[in-house]
Amino acid sequence: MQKNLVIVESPAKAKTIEKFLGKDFKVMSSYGHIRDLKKKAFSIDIAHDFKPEYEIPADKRALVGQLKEEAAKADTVWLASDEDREGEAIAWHLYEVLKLKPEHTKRIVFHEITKSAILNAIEHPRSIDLNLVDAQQARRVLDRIVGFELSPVLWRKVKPALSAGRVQSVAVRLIVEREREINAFRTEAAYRVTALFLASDADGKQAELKAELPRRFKTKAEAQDFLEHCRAARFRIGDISTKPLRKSPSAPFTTSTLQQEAARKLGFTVAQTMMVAQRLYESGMITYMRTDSVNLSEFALNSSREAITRLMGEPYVCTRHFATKTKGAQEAHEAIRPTNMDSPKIEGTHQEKRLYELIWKRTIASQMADAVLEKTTVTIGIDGMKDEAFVATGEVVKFDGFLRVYRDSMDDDADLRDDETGLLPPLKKGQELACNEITATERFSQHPPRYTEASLVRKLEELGIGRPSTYAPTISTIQQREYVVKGDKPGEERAYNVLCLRDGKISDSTRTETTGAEKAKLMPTDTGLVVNDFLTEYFPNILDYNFTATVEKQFDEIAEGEKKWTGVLHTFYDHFHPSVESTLAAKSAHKAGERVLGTEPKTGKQVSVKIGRFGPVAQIGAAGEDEKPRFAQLRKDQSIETITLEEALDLFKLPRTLGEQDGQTVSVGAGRFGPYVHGFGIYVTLPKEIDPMSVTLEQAVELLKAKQEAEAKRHIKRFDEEPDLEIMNGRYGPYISYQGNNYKIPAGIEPADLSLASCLELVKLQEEKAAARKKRPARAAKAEKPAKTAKAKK
DNA sequence: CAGTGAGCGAGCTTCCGCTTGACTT
Repeated sequence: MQKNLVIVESPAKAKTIEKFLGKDFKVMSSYGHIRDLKKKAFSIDIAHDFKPEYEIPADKRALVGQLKEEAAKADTVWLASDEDREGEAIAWHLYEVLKLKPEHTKRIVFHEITKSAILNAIEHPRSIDLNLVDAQQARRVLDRIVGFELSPVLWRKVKPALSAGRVQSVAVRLIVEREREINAFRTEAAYRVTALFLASDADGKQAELKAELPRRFKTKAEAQDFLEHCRAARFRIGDISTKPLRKSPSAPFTTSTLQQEAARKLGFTVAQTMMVAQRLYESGMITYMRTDSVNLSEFALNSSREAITRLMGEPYVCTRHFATKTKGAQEAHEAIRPTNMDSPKIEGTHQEKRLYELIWKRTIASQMADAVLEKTTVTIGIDGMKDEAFVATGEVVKFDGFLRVYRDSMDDDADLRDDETGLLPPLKKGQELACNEITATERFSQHPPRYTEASLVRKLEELGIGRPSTYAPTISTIQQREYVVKGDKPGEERAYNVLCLRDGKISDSTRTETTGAEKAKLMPTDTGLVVNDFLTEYFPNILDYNFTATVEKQFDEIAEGEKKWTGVLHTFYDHFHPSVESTLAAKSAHKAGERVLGTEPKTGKQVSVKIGRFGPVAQIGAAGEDEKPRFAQLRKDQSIETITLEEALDLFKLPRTLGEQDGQTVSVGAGRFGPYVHGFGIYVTLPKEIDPMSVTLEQAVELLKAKQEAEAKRHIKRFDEEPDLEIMNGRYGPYISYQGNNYKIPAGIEPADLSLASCLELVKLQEEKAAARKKRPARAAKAEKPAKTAKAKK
């Protein structure tokens, strides 16, 4: 007979808690929500005060059955879901679905998973907060209304299977607007002046001193004039000032900051970070990884203090409490931290180790003393120029403090900085300096950076849009819908001018640099642009960056009992729904985003571009005319915003027949993967340097024959006894193909000489290796590689 | 990593937030 049943959200948490509570308590997990609006149906009865129609999803039925069974056996059921809006709703759904009795049900919450916190929670039970539950229902129902009313509008007006929502549509808007900002950006050039001086120290040794002119010159003439003046000038130390400078550590990790730092320091994608963190959480290494709180438990503070004292000494300790600044934070959990502060390192995969170390360092650093630096600023006067002076700065670390373990990484979008300065040589006021060289370099202003996954998460969090559990899924959704692609932008070559004064002569040279290259950045597709423009025009309220913040305020009022949730929804719906109706009713002549480019000279038919059933497409003629319109897909590098009439007409020149060879037709076309030639029953992608418009029959035949030959060589050997196995020749050399998988052949083995037995041996070997890598290598890693752990430190 | 290649007149598609599997890659 079970006395007590405790239900929490996460099974890992359940396991830990069960240990604290003894045998009178059984702890189970709800695995998040157990009930939701129906997946496929609207499920909201607007006419009856937005009554939601809930159902238990199929994959939760077995679990709910078990929970029911155990709840029936228990004297008391303790609903211990998280202390936030969603957690309260989970408790309420459990109460309803399990048909619990008020006198046998208690609602408890705890913020840290320690024995004392849990026992304390048991001592202070409360009842379910129905206002908070209503706030969640309002949130849920509003999101469903927005998503399920807006998406069908897009199906009608743009393209099927698209989607819109309170969070995803704003995420796309951010990326679209940034791209337009970049398109509108005009670079400006200015001359930056740096100088290299020589100062003699007490021993007569010469030391270099780098200095910069604070202002930049707008024109070359000004820069030249300045250098001309410097040619005859003498330089003297003006002011020397020394200022102390303190740096404080950042707060411990939340989901969003962990995603940002793991992207910058470890090169992880947002999804990757969450996957690795989940594994660390499940194996008990770190606390919960979906959190917006920067709070650390008393236990964590104490054990951090002990660890710092032991590893670095008392002076490095500084216990700090951090407060959450982000809008709408719900703080149901702690910050993300190691469960055991005594372990700077753990066993695990390479990725797990690296992420864990990052978390350990950030947590420890947050409890360490400020770094104390000393910044020296020296001005260097120029004879005969009152208004101009060079400035040299030097920074010396007096006490490293938290910098000993953790340095915040530079923002990827921060300008490249080369002001890395160390100690300045000893200098005296009035001291004259020899000038080695002065350089005026033409520099260009940079367009704002495109978003990375991580910087988009930061922006969304700043706007209070989305939650820790949805950042990664949102980013994947907007890419799946093809509103956004993640990709690289190659840099552009740019010439710049350098003037250099040296040995009394001014040289003038031109150099080139590659600039503006970006990696793994988010860029809008044509579909993204069209959908965004459409939504911002017809539903500006939903697409407003403040929409979420505004409705969140109302959800808070519901939670406080100041407003009824149905009232809030009425106000919203009465405004929103008519705009959906009128947008649908508006019989516009063409689809959203359609652009007419002109007419085809031959026929006089209209040429236009739009988002078609399969993406951006050019069209000649209009539907409803006698002749059916002709279509041609746009190339990857073209956009319906910028394509010209000529470029669009060019698209219709493919596919085109090149001629006949050996009685077979050879043609050139444009496919999903770029231009190709087709003949003899095979396809070959055209190499970049061959233009599909001017490719000749001879070139095409040559390519096709080469491919045929390679195809013939592809099969090296097969065995009658085992038809599934084959030795093949791929573009990376020979390999074994076996039951749909491929295995490499070690160097030095002649593939044609392999026997079936030795092939199967190779397959088995590589399968085992792969299996070992998959499992958590608790025992697999025998000898640690020593070279890898050494840190690169100055 | 191991090779792809069209269609543009009905089918169905979709939201945000909680939580992990059970499948192959």
